[in-house]
Amino acid sequence: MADVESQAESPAYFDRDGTLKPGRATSGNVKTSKSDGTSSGRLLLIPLNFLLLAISIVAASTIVVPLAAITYSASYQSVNEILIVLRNNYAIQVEDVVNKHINDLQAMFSNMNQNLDIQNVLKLPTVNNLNLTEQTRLMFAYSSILKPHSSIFSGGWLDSAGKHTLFIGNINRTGLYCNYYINPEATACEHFIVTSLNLEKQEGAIIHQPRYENPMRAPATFVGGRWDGDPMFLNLGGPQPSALYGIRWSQWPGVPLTEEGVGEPTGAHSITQNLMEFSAELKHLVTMANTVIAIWNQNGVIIATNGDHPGVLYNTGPGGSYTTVKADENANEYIKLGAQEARKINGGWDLATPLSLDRKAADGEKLFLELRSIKADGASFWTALIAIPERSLLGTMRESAKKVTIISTVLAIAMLALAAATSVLVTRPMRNLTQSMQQATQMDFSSLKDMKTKSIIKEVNIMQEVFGTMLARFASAIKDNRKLASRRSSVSRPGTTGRTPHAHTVGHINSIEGRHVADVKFLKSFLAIVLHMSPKPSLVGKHIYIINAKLVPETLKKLSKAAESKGARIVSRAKDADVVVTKLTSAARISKYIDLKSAMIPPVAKLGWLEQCVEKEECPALVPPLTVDLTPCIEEAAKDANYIPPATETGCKRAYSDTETGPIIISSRSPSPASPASKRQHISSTTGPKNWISSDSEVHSDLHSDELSDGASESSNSEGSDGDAEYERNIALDPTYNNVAYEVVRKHPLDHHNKELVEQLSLIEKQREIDGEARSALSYRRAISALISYPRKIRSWREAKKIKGVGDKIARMIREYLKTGTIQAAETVANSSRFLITSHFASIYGVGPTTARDWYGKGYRSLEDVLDAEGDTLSNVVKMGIELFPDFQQKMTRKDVEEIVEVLKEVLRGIAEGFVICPVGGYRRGKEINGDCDVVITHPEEAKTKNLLRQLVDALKAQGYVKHVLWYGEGHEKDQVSELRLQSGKKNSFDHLSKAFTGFRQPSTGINRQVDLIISPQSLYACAVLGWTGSKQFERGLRNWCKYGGVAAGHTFKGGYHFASHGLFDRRTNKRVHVETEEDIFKFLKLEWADPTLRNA
DNA sequence: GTGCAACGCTT
DNA sequence: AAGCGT
DNA sequence: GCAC
Ligand SMILES: Cc1cn([C@H]2C[C@H](O)[C@@H](COP(=O)(O)OP(=O)(O)OP(=O)(O)O)O2)c(=O)[nH]c1=O
Ligand SMILES: [Mg+2]
Repeated sequence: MADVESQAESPAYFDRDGTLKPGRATSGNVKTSKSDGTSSGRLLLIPLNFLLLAISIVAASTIVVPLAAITYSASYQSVNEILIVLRNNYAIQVEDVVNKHINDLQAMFSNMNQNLDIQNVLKLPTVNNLNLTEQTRLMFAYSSILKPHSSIFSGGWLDSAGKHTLFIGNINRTGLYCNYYINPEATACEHFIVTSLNLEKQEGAIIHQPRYENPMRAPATFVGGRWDGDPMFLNLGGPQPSALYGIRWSQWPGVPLTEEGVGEPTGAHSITQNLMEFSAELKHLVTMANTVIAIWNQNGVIIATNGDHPGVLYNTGPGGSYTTVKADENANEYIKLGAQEARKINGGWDLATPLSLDRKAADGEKLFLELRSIKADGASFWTALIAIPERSLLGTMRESAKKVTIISTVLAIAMLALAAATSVLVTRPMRNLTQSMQQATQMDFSSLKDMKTKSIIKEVNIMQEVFGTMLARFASAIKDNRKLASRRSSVSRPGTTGRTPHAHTVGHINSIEGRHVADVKFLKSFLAIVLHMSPKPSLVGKHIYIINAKLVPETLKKLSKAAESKGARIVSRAKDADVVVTKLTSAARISKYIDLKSAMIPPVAKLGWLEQCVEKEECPALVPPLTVDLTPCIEEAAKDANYIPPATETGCKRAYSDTETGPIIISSRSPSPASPASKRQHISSTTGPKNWISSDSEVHSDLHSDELSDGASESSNSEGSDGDAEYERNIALDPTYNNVAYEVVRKHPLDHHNKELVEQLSLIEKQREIDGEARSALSYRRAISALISYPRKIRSWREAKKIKGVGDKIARMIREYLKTGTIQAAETVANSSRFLITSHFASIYGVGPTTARDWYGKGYRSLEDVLDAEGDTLSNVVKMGIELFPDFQQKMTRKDVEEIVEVLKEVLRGIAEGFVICPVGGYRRGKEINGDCDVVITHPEEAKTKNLLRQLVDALKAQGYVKHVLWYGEGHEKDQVSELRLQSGKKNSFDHLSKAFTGFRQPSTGINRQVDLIISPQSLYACAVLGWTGSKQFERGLRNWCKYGGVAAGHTFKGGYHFASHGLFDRRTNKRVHVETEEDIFKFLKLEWADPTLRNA
């Protein structure tokens, strides 16, 4: 047999065309198999199938059945002992938990129970549109009832469907609050601040808005509070559950000011919270399935349970009521049974001794009940019940016994089936074979054609094969040497066809509410492919250029050696390298070692990348955080090469052109004379980067070298003492610099004089942002913007400190930068893996600082980690963000943006004629490298823009450009109701812009680009364009200017206005200021025209 | 001591 | 209510 | 973190 088998493994007995190869099948083999088959069958008369059946039966009875029996009985033997231990163990666990909470909670209940008559509060009227006096009066009415109850923690006006409703419990951001700044000694509220739906303070209401994002700032007399939104609620007691900060005092007349810890919940809220914690702990005790745990007090009122059965429910929302559940009345059936039995035995709620009972519940289930009494400090006591259904305890054993029985039966049957199958598959073909042989001995070869059906049992198959061959050879020898046609042997199996690599792309998309969301499994394989396409995973053959800056020669040598030992080649010029490796973190500094204008810029990796390559013999993918992003500098290089002033090509000059040219038309005309400033900028911008500086750049460099030679030579004479160094000198601000805080009155070109410094400070800004330190980030951003607009390189920290926006801390950093070329804090950030990974996470659409930090905190270090662990919990937006991440990561050139704008124009033409499309965002500001494509679209006829967003997005989807819609909002229509709302001073909720953020497939590259579509009615167009041209910091500055005013070019603007992308409003009257062009807005705000290219604050 | 832009969608 | 994105 |  063994011989036959090995022979069979060799390819085939037949040629490809099916002809028999004479002499390949050895006669010896044939003989062996033949004699095996015949002789053994004769001597042993036991049929093979009987033998197999017998084996099966023996196996079943000796192994499977005893195994089942032993398991079954053993499990029952120890039940009693286990049960006793278990019941006690449960009781002890529960007692521990109860003991932990009982005293605190009991104290709270005692305070709470003092005659709170919440029903009276609820009987007070619900009111609409009260004026301030009426509101105040009503609040005082409330106060008289609520006065004694510090436990109710808030109230206010709730906006429900546009109506004002008075409520208790702060669930919305609308209401009243009290200002205690006027008289910190007051024990009653003397001054209310009313914040109603229009978010504005009203007549008589006042002065300060106590808003504390940071509780540490709250003074001892702090009253009122807010979420991180607008100050809109009235607090009476404790802070709100999830806020970081809250109210310390009641503001009701007569309620004494008491000092409470900020952030510590009090009153009803604290009880609710504690009860929830308590219940959660019970829930987390490890118990048998369906075990019910309940705790009730000396009155039989349930305090907590381990399930969803309600305990004492303190509702702090509108209504502020609370409900109780009696253990023996309206509780869960098992609890009720336990409580009733306990009462019966003890004649009351007081439990004399621990109880262990077995009872049958109403549902027929037998229960093991454990009852324990837990004493609180003082007179009160609680009872703990643990009810274990017999089913959960013994049921599992019965279940497994049943399973064992079923499995043994199945096994036995399977064995019988196997015997039967063997009979069919082995014995029958063998019998047939024998028959054929017998025929053959009679020179009857007719059975040859019946041998097409081959056995699937290998050995049998081979026998058939060999026998067939033998018969065939005999037949052919006997007949006229004619070649026999035969089919290919089944020994050579058809090759398995490879799976289509992209098979998974079919059907991975689910459509959810019209959006497309990839499933997690798809995302994983997708990312594996897209993110790890590194062509050379090892160092072998890689050309590496190591920038020597910041590396001591030894380290440099060591690195080079290590890399070379792994097969890399160290090259001496960056342009010969596949990868550049550097310790530098600043793109500006790196760019001095690399020709950014060359067509192929090698990726720049950090040392960590090389170290990993060497260590693991395998290089990690060249993606952040292991790489340095050079885009800012590439942008600059591209700009130097062929700078075209953007405004002449954007086709949206109307937004700032003169007013007398009538309706908006897409046009390629140059800007009208009414905006001379912009024209001047365009011209000068072609002459060089310093275009907007009134005193020419050469003057600066003269100044610069003058002071350098003075200061520097002096300092070097005195052996370079810090005191004489230039960076210590008290240098006056550049006289042409407009040293103001408002970005809107300064000029912020893309090309400026402090790029290296700005780059480093930007790192810190970003780090602050990711760490959730928004205000700190803002300060860095303001300093950065000021430095961008500063008309020459900063030379000393004292000079820098004079700039508004640069304070002590940043000045110190600038000093360090001037002295050493780097800022340690920035270096640390740039090399911190926490920062690199969290910012990597946060670069995904839908993932912000909180989520990024959260993921990092959970130990995830890569997107793969996240998908593995959080795949199922990711929101649809984040899933889309991850799917689009490889595309969105890639920046766009101006050409890319223009290509998309052309497509949009074409699609718009398909909807109607006359649409105006203005590319805004960074593109309009002249950026060479853009993260996305922002466009504002309008039409001279307002009606045409009404349903445009729907039409446009549908058209883009239909034409295959858009698959993912990340954000969709139609805003509101400009209708009568809205006009009324405006008049009545309510929040003006009409004529917002409608917008959609989409993933847009760029035809030429196939890359999905983020395209933000903003649809604006013609009347809002100027504001929309101004609001969407940015930069972000410019927009914030603009809004501040509108709000607070300032002085620009000798003109004073008083402020009191409100700017948003849908309009400019008078803060006092809420009336819209009608503007037709961007220039109108600047003029109205008494600002000089700011060309878009100078808005890169 | 207090403000820091303002808005709206998704979860 | 919080998080996020513009 | 800075300015008013
Ligand atoms: C991010 C952001 C943008 N905007 C406005 C101004 C922005 O220029 C405009 C578009 O936003 P973005 O597209 O985020 O920014 P950008 O176009 O200036 O830069 P890039 O796309 O190259 O990264 O929206 C705000 O008003 N506030 C913001 O927080
Ligand atoms: Mg943009």
